[in-house]
Amino acid sequence: MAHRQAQQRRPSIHDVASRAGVSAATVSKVMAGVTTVKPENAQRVLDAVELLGYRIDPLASDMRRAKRRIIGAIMPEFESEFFGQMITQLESLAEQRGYTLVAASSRESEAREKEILSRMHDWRVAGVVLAPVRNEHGPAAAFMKANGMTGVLIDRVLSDDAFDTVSADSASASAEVARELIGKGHRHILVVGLGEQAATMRARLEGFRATARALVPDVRIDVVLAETDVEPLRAQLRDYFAKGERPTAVYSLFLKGTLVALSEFRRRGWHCPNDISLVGFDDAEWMQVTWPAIAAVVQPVRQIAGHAMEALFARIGGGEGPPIARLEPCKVLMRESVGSASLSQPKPT
Amino acid sequence: MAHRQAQQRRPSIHDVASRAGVSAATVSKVMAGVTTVKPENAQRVLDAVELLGYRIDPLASDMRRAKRRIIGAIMPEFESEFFGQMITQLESLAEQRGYTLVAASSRESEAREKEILSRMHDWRVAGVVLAPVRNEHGPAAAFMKANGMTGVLIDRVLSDDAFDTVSADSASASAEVARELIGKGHRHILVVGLGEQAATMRARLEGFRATARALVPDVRIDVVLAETDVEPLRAQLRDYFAKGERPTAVYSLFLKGTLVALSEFRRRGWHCPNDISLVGFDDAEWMQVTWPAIAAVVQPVRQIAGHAMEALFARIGGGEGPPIARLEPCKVLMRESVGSASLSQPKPT
DNA sequence: CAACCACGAAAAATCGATTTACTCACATCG
DNA sequence: CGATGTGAGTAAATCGATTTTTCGTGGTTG
Repeated sequence: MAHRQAQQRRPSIHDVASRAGVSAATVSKVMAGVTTVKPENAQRVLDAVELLGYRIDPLASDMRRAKRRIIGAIMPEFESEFFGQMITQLESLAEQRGYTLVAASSRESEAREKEILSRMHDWRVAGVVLAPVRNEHGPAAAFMKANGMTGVLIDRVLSDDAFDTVSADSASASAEVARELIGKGHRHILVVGLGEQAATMRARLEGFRATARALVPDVRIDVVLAETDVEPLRAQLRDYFAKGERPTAVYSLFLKGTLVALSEFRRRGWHCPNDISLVGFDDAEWMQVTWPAIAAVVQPVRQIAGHAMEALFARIGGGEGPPIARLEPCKVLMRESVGSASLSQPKPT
Repeated sequence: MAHRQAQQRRPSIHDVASRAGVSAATVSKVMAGVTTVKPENAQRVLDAVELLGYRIDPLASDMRRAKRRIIGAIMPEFESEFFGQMITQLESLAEQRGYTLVAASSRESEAREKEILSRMHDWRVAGVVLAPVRNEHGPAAAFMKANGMTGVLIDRVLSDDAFDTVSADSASASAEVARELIGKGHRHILVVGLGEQAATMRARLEGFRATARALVPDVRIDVVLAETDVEPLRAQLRDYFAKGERPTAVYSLFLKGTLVALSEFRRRGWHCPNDISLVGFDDAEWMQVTWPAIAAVVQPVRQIAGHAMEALFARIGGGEGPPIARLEPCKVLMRESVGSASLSQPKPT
C-alpha cells in the first residue's frame, strides 16, 4: 500500500509517467484500459500508480469532454422520506455508472429551481433529474429545453413533449383508494390537496372521483384545495369543518395534507377511524407505529428512480425518439385509520 | 437579454475576449472584479458577456486552484428529517459563499464512508462536513487526517484532536428529560439506544442517569442497547417486556428507537401516557399531530449546520489553533406522551 | 534629455487530464 | 528491393479558465 504523507501535493499523471519511464499519454491509456500498450509498460505504469497512490482527478479528466460525468438532481425538498429515499437511490445509481450526483433543493420555489439549473448548466452536467415544484410546464423545464440540456422529469409530472417523465400512477392508486372507501360504505368524502401541482393533483383527484362515482353515482365528494402553501390549507380545512360539514372519510392527496388533516382532527378531538377515516397519498415510516396506523398510498421510489436514471442515461448515450411518459404502480396500504362508514357517529361540532 | 439558441456550444472566455477586442486575461480580471482595467474596456467586456450570455465554467475555473470551491457533505442517511434539514441548511450555507455542495449518503456503512471520502479527495474538495456513522474515531476521520483534508465532524461526535466538532448537547438535554420524568413521579424508567455510536449514546445515557440519580438515588433505570442495527433492538425490547418488566416511562436515545418503542407498545396494546410514558431524542413533524403527541428532544439543526460551516470555512481560510468542540443546546418538548407515573396501571402482560 | 516609474493590457505558463497527429521500428507483400 | 502496413509510443494540442511575466506607452523627475 502506498505510504503517503499528509499535506503533500497529490501525484499527477506526469508524476506517474516519469516514475514509470513512459509518457503521460501512455499512462492515460493504461488507466482507460486501452489494449495497445505493451504488457511490460502497462505493468510499470500500474506499479507506479500503486507506489504513488495515484488517482485520476475527475475535474481535469472531465475538462476535455463536452459533457461531464456529473448528474444533477433537483428536488423540491429533502425533508420528507420520499425525496430522501429518492436522492439516496439516484446517488447510488449515478455512482454505479461512474457519475457523481450533485443534489440540490429548490425549496419549493420555481425561481430557485431555475437558478440551480443555471448553475448545473454552468457545470456542463451530462444530465438532470428534475422533480419540479409545480409541474412539467414551469420555467425550469423551459430553461432546459432552451439550452438543449438532457434531462428527465419526475414525480409532479404526467408527460412532456421534450423530456421523458417518470411518476407514480396517481390515478390508478386513487381509484383503488376510492374502491376501498366506497366498499367500506363511505358516501361523503372530503379530498384535500394542493392546487399548485395542477396535473398530478388533478390525476389523483379525478382518478378518485371517477371511480367513486362509477360505483356510487350520488356519492358526495367535497374538495378543499389550497393554492400554494400548506398553512392556507390548514385554515381552509378549519373553515370547512366549522361550517358543520361531517364527511365520514378524508383522502389527502399529499403528505403534508395528511399531517394537516390529522392535526385538525386532534383539534376537534376526533379519533380515527371511529369519528372519521383517513387515507393519505404518500407513506411514511411513522404511519405504521402510531395509534391508529395511518392508511397510505406507497409510491414506488426505487422504480421511479431506477427508470428515471435508465431513461436519462439512454438519452445521454444518444438515444433518440419521442419522449416516454412512464407511470409506476403504487401500493395502497389500508391500515387502521380507515374503518367502515357506520362507525362514524355524528358528533356535536 | 441574450438571444441564444439551443444545441450551440457555450461561449468561452476567449469568445468574450475576441468579441470585446481584448485578451482573455482582461476578461478574467473583469469577471473577478479587479480594478486595474480601463473602464471603457471593462464596459466592452461586460457588453460582450451580456451579448453572448457568457458564464464562467466553474470546472475550468477551479482547475488552477489547489482547493476547489466544492464542499463535500457525508451523512449516514437522507431519509430522516434531521439529516434532510441538515443537508438543506448546509447546501444553502455553501451556496452563500459561492461553493457547490456535493452530498453523499454513507448509508450507515463505515466502508462506504471511506469510499465516498476518497472520491471527494479526488475532487480536491476544499472541505468536508462529515457526520460519521459511528463516531469520531472511525476510519473516515483517520483517512481525512492522513490525507491532510480539512473538515468538520458533526452529530455523532463529542470532540476530536484533529477536527472541529459540532453536535447537540445531548447530556444537558437528557438531564432535562430526567428532571421532567422524575418530576412526574417516574421511578422505573427504561432507556433504549444504539451501542454502536458509543460516545453520543453514552453522553445521552449518562446525562440522563446522573441527573435522575442525583434527584432520586434509588430510581431504577434499565437500559436496552442494541449494537449496530435496529431490528435486534426490536427483539431485545420485546424480550425485555416479555420478562414482565413494567417501567412507567421509556426514554429513547434516537429516532428509530422511538419508532420501535411505539410499535412495541402497539403490539402489547399499551397507550401513552396512560399505560406508559414516552420521550424520544429527535423530533419529527408527525410527532405533534398523532394522538398522543410524542414528547421529543429537538436538535438545533440550523445552529449545528451554521456553526459547522463557520468552523469549516475558518479552517479553509487558514484558521489555526486547536480544534474546537461545540455543543449546541437542544429544546425539550414535553407533549402528551408523557404523563405522571401514577397513571401507569400495571396491566397483565 | 535620459532614466525611471506606473499603468494597462497582452502573451505565455499553468492546472491535469485526454486525444490527435506524428514518428519509428519492424514485418509483410507485390 | 521498394512500398505499404501495423503496433507501440510520444510530442503537442486541447479543454477553459487563472496567474505570472513581459511589454509598450506616457508621464515624472533629476
